[in-house]
Parts: sequence; structure tokens; C-alpha cells
Amino acid sequence: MRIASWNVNSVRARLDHVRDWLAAERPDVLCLQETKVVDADFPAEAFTAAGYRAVISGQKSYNGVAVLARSDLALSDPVHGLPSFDDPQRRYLAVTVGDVRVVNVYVPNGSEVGSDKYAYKLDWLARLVDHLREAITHHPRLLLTGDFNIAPADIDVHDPEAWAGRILCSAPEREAFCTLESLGLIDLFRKLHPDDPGFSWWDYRMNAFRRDRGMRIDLALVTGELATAGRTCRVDRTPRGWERPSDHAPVVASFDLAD
DNA sequence: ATGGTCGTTGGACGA
Repeated sequence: MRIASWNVNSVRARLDHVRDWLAAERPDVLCLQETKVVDADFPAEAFTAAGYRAVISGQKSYNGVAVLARSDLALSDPVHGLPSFDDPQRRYLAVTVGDVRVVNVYVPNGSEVGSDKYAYKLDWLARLVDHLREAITHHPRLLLTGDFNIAPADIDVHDPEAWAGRILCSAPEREAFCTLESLGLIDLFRKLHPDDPGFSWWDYRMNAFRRDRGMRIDLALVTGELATAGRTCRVDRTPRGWERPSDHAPVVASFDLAD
């Protein structure tokens, strides 16, 4: 089983990239963030034609998440939005594929430390933690993936000194990430690659990608059973080098789940 | 150097 995550920064602007990448990689599941489109305008037919079903939770212009699953796989129990949180921003979508609970998140960016958006980010993360504490008791095979907008540690940052205390790296954000880990969730890329920065996002500006001035903020956290089954986790930089790319690269995790 | 580049829009705003 291979499950991928990609912040595409508009699914319509990136439709050709997503289609080409799906055709090349053929993951079982692809979680998308920042689709930036209402459900009625989501290009579902394009993915149906490619052999994938789409579960979508979109909004106009901003945010929006979707899960694409190979059409031959069993899909059940979709949940749109964090339970018990009436959030107008579409940032959470969960679905069970086979016997894996896939939780796709687009964590708020937070803008600047101390801003209203930052407070919303920390509140959103606290609600996510509360929800997952319960969810993992029901799903021994749970994968939490998406754009976390948190660089968990200095190794995940191209210039830790310059970013110290700033958005994506502040102590409260990293503490929220540690709280997720304390629930038993394991950062699969970091487990398999302790010394690889594994950047997944590079700013469009200042030739950041060419200079590899990136951050690892797109993550795959897994419960113990999936960590044991985890075989590979990699960042595919290829589409980041294509013409008019997303500023994020896809992250792909693979599991040996022949139970 | 407090900049820069995208996407969605149709002037800023968010990232």
C-alpha cells in the first residue's frame, strides 16, 4: 500500500501535474491540500478517467482538501471536517481505504507568531490532538498526513538560525507536534531517515528551490502498527522542477500490509 | 536589504 500527500496550490492550476504524477507513480491513495475550489467545480472526472475516486471538501479560493483513492479499493466512512468543530475552513478530510484510516489535513499556516491567524493555528492543532487521541483508539492503522505547516526540528529547516522562533518553527507549534507524537504517532520519514533533511516545500521567491532553501513541513505520521509495516518514505522532488509547479513536493509512504 | 513569487482574483490577500 502506497499513500501520498501533496499540497498542490490549486488543483485546477495543477491538474496536468497531478495527472502526470499519478500516471507515473500510481499510488493507492493521494491526499491533496490547497485545492482552492468548491466541490461543484472540482475536476473529479479527470481523476475518474485516471482510475481514481475522489472524496472532496472544498471552498472558494482558499484551503480545500481531497482524497483520491484507486477505484478498485474499498472506500468507507468519510468525515468532512474535524468532529465537534464547526470550522468554515476546509482543512480536514478522513476516509478509510482498505483497513487504513487516512486522515488528510491542511494545518493553518499561522501567518506570523502572535497574529490572530497564529492563535487560530494553535487552537486548530489543539482540536486535532483532542480528536486524534480518541480516533487512534478506534483505528490501530491510522495515517495522519498532509501539510502540517510545522517544521518539527532544526534538521527540517535550511537555515534554523534565521527561522528560530518564527512561524513554522516556533516553540508552541513544535510543542503541538510533540503532543501528536506523545499520542503514539510516529513521523515515518524521520524514523526511516534520521539524518536526511527531507525538505518538501520551497518558497517560490529568491530561487529557493534551485538553492535548496527548503523546509520539511509535509509529513506522514503513523500509528505503531503502520510504523512497523512502513517500508519507505520519500519526497519526490521531480514535479517541483516542472514548469509552473506547486511550491510543495509530494511525499510518498509505502507499507507492507499483506496481513 | 523586512525585498522576492505564485494563485485567486479582478485589488488585495494568503502563503
